[in-house]
Amino acid sequence: MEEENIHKFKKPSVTVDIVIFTIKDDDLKVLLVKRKINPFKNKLALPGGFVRIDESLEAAAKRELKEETGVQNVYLEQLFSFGEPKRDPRGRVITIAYIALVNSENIKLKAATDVSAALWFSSKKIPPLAFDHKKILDYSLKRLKWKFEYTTVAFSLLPQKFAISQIQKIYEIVFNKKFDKRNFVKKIISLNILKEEGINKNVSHRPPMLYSLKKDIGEIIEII
Amino acid sequence: MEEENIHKFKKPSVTVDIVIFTIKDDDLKVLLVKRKINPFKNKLALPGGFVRIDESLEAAAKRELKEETGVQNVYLEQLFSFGEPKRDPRGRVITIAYIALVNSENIKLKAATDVSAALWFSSKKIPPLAFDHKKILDYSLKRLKWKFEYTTVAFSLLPQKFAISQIQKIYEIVFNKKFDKRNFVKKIISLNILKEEGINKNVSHRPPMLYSLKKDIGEIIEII
DNA sequence: ACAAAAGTGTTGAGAGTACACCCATGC
DNA sequence: GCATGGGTGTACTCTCAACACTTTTGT
Repeated sequence: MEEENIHKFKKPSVTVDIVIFTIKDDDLKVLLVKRKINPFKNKLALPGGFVRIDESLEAAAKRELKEETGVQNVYLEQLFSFGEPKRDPRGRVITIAYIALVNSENIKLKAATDVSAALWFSSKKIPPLAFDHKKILDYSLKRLKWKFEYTTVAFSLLPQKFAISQIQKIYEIVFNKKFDKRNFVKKIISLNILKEEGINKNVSHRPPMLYSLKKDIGEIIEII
Repeated sequence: MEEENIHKFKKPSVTVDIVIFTIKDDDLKVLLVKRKINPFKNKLALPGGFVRIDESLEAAAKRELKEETGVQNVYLEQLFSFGEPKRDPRGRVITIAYIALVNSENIKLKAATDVSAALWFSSKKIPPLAFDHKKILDYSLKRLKWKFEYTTVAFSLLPQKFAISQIQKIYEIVFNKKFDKRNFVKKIISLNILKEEGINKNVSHRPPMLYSLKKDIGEIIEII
């Protein structure tokens, strides 16, 4: 039987790049790596790498994420695919960008094989980046804000048990504005997505009620 | 200077697949093609094809769209990239899926070189599809509904000048429920996204006011 | 005059927003 | 007892949802 030959077309290279967000020092930060090799040697870039021929896109993203941060089982979402023919000077490289949200307490940054260092940068002061990574980062910030407004992804930046004030702080950082405490609590509680987990005693003020996120939350809820 | 060799990794093939939506016979329809060659010979599939080595992803999607429908300048949006290693029996093929919205009045379907026929199918009764195209289609329907709720993309299914009842009908078809005419009009008008274009005279009942969509609409607005 | 779709307002319920004080704990 | 964040209620506004009749045209 006749069969189409998939090898008659020249093939592009395919990479994944990951925008890894965390909250650290009351700021939304992004992980960037300094490239050790050309092109863009010594320039900053998003962590990423080539997709192996036998691994899925998500598996590639998870592998890179683990190589860079040591973490597994964090929030990971495909962002967008970027494929302008000239985006990489080495040749045709299509990249599938991902967003990851990690709790910075769990992270041990370690340099991967093709980078000399990985460091957190404030999302408000992004230095010049290699390739089209500025465009990817800009888009990821838009998507992140959108996701924060309409879903519960923000909770993946927190430990499993948390106080409501911790969530509020994250929203204030990401949206760069203050929310009224009474209204915020009212809204979050009314969504019925939290489970009480008892009272945290290790604080030098009135101890807050801790909550965890219920398991069976639907995908899209209006948070803000 | 040392330079990373992008060719040391085996390269996957990369395709684009397009979910082309239209409204026709008071129904949301999707364009499917019957495959002429293996694998999945004679099975239905989404229109698509290989990305050329020197064209962008969007250019590839536009090219395929034009090959299948003859239309250009329609709403086109990247949906998601699918890259499970075994999704194509011929080898490793990553596909970037797109959504297109076309006004069916403008369409002349024509069979492209690798398909024997392209036909509209009701989005409610999708036959078995080749590859993982069912998954792609399911996801595209989710995205479509979301986009209809929060953006003005639905207007790209209409001619440039339209009556409000035409928009309402589209929303009723896509969400499969009736909306109250008074509330619908009130909502759309209050969004301040329409421009009056005079009255349509060629109808055998009270002629409706025609509108066009204002040019400078922001991206996300709550419609429903 | 009849058929067909266009156009149009009011009311009640619920959600969002603005706003300030007392409480529990560690030191 | 003081510093620190935790916890809580009310009133107003605005948006959403429910609901039916008259108007304009072609035939």
